[in-house]
Amino acid sequence: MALSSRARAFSVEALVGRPSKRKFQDPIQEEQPELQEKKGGEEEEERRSCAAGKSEPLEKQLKTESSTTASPGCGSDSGDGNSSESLEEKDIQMELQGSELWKRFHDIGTEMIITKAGRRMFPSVRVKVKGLDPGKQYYVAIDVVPVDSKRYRYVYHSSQWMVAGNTDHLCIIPRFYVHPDSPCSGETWMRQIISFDHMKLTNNEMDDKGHIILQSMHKYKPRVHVIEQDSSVDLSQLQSLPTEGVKTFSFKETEFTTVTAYQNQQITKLKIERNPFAKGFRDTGRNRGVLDGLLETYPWRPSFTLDFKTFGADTQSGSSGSSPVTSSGGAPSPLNLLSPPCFSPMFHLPTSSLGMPCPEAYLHNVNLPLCCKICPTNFWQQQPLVLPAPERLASSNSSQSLAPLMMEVPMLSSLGVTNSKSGSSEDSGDQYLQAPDSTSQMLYGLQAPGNILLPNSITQEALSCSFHPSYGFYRYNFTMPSRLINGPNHLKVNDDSQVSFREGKCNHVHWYPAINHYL
Amino acid sequence: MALSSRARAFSVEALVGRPSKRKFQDPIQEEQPELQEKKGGEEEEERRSCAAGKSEPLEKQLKTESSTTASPGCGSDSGDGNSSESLEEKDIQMELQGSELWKRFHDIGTEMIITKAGRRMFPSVRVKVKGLDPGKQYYVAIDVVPVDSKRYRYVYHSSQWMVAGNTDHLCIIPRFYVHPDSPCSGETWMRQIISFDHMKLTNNEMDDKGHIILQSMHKYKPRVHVIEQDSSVDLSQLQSLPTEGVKTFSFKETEFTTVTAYQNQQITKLKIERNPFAKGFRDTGRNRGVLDGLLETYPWRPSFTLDFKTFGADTQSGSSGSSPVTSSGGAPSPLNLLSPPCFSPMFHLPTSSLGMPCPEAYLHNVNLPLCCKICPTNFWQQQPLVLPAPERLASSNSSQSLAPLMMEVPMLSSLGVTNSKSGSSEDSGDQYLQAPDSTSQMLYGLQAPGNILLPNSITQEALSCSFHPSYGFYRYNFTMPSRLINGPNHLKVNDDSQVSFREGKCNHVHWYPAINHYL
DNA sequence: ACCTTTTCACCTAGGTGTGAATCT
DNA sequence: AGATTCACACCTAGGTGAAAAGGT
Repeated sequence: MALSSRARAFSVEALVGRPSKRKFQDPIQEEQPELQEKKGGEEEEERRSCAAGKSEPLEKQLKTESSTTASPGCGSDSGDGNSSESLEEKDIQMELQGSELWKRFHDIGTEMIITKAGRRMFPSVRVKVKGLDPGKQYYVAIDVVPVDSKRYRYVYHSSQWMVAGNTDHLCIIPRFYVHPDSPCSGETWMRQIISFDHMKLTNNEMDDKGHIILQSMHKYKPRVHVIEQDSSVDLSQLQSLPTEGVKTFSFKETEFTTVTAYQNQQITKLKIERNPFAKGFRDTGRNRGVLDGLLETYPWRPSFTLDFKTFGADTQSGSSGSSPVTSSGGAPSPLNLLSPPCFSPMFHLPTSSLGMPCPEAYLHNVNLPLCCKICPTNFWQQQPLVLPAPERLASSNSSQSLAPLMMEVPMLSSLGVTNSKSGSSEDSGDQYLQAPDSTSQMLYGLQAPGNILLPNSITQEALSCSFHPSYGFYRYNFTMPSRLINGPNHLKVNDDSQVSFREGKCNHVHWYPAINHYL
Repeated sequence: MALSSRARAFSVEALVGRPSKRKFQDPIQEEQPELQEKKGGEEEEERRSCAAGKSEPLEKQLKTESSTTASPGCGSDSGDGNSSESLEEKDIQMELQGSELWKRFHDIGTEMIITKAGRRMFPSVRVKVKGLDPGKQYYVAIDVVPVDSKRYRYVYHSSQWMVAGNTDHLCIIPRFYVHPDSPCSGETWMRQIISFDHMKLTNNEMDDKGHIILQSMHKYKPRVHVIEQDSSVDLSQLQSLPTEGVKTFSFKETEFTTVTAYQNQQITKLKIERNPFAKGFRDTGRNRGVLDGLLETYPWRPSFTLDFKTFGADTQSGSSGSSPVTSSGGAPSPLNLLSPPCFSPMFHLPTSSLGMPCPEAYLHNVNLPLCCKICPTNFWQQQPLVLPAPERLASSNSSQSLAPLMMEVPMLSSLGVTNSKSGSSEDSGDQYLQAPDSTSQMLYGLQAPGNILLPNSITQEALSCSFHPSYGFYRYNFTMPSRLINGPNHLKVNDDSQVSFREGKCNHVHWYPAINHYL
């Protein structure tokens, strides 16, 4: 394997001489290595029940606990009149898949390359979720939030990441990547591994492809959100517009540092070893270099013959069969995140309303403040950070570029900021945007409609960010047909019974309202 | 190029000696060659205004014509209270893209390979649509319907397709392929080429991947449907549940014969010449065979140097820049389709409710007859043709297989068949399922809700098909990010203004109802 | 005979890290 | 000097028709 010259020049001795942070006695114990040693308190929070909502407002909490009708596996009884149950929530649990691989990276110090064109994550975030209402509709989305406000640099001779100063986080619209299966029933979500393979990270602040925009040399952490979409359950009572909830999960081992080129060659080596797309750089016997044996001798890898299976085979695709649930249980919002200035949310919706200078229909949907409803077009056009250029929108061609369903709509922060109906961004919104600077898992419920995924604590500094950018919800549609539908079907009819079956008729459809790609 | 031995053995002389059905004077005239010569009456219908709805019920027709607020380009004014406009319709027009290429194939006699695993179409169906309400939400879907009830065989010595008897159409659930961008605003639909590249055809009656199931050696024709989804426009009035419409378009030149191996080597050659994935079989100078010059001398190809540009470059991706709109105007339902027994519709929805033995919520949505609402679980379980096996469903793993959003729900024919609330499939539904055997573009409107995409005329014989299978609506999610979102955004904030931005908060979301993947 | 299935070489399309070049 | 970009070789993943094999 050929490591980068830089890495080779600076990191060899450190690599060899660096004492291992941890050692595994056997694969069993390895399953939650960092939980055993590192940052006990914080890890403890992550390890215990990952049910979200335990710090939610009492009202919601009670509803969550009182829900008994929607246990996984009984998905056939969500019928009439259960819109009154739409507020119910259960203890949603999330388990990280491939956590062993994640932990291997984490122990080294995970690095994720970000490029202008967008780079996938490896490993990618894959989770399993439990405790959803099988009959309820949910969105599942992911975002990537800063772990702190520090800029880092990698010190080669010590193979360590050092703080290189405070960061000046860009006033970029943080974006969400909405899982392409969204919205989907709880039953379906729970039945499958929810994978974010196709999400891409970029350092291009001008990115127009919906990738997650990050800054290089910073530490980030992915968060997975499970968002209810109640009204779809009983569409005959849509006028009730029930308040719904969001559960957020994150996993310590998925923390990573963004880079434009790998700094730690151990990371490079592990990526090459595990990422199928980097197979071309693997040692095939012919081009083994002097450093090739380093990873094998590194202590986080047990000396088993079946190591790879333990870690999910060659790829990360294994659903961590050897991993107990506790090893990667997600903790709702356990992160300590400093709020970078202007890290405020923006809401991207599917293409549906893209190109509409003011999709007022959606403004309605999110219950925008009056100022927005009155002058919706201006509202958008005044937000260069949010509004895509019409030309660019026009160039969106799904047939050529496989454009996804995306669109954007002001949500959260825009709503909060302008919620006073004054249109001013300075004199309002604090009640939603400003939260106590605490590490508790408390979730503050917003009784007022129209507030979505209000992220963490955001101060006046954040609010002063012009245009109060909101979270960018992107919806990628990469999924392919699943194995469903259509059991055995060999019935044939004698063609003597021919019937007229002419085209040319167009029938009216009665479309019942449901939930759109509003995430 | 190496043609199949069979084709070589049987078709050479026919290929060379066959008189061209048509000759082009120049590329300009070539743009609608078959419209000039072939089947004048039927083609004429296709060429004239492809506005759908002109034969619709008066009520709907009037509404269509009275709509003036939603002209393409003004997409920002669909706001409050426009649910009353949701019934409005305009003259929707559809234009086939790449029609020149389609016509080249059509002149030869288009063949489409179908395989067990599923095969893409080449050319694929790509359309442009006009006349939509920019602010309205639409689904766009495609299905493939039989042209007749005949089985064909290819006679090599005459290079012709001959009727080989009447067909015994399988009692297979006809399926729809819903464009992955669905639902989407009319403005967005109109701005882009709507492509169905990823749709696949299969001859596997047991297909569980959502592909379009066809029978080999039969003639089919794709149809593109534009389906309104009104209630999304004004979600504050969802209780109104307005009736909505479907516009169906088809293009004569997209007719094709299904094969498991190409019969006519001219087709083979043209496919190789134009399909990028078959580039490996193109003549690179080294392996030119004796037949390689045949296509070049064939008359549908003008002897221009820029021929390929005329036909949309090497691939079919060109949006027929040289093609006038009239050349491929879609005619709503101009086909003469005999109804194969059991060719009745089934409705597949996104994965959302898959695995729910009875997604009663959706039964509600489609306003199923009482018998279904009362015993929904049995309703599904009694339909082996429709209900996917739970095991298969469970194996659906979007992270591994990139499973799409799919689910199924009884719609159209199921509704029609059981619409008498008696549960009997014999004594009802004719008013919806039986249509005059005519080639007119008449669209019959269904005042009763819950009838979607009622296909063509279906007689009692069709209704007698057990389980009254319904159309299979599949939703593939292949799309990628389009170029949108996020204008210049370089605002930075002094990091002195650090604020707490901790994770651990979970905010409540007020989800307003919208439209789901109900197609 | 005729049709279908399977395997294969050869493509497209795009995800890897490399290493040189470039930027700041 | 550190960070970023770019062209590149080398992969994965999957869409082609050819040709042989299999089925009826």
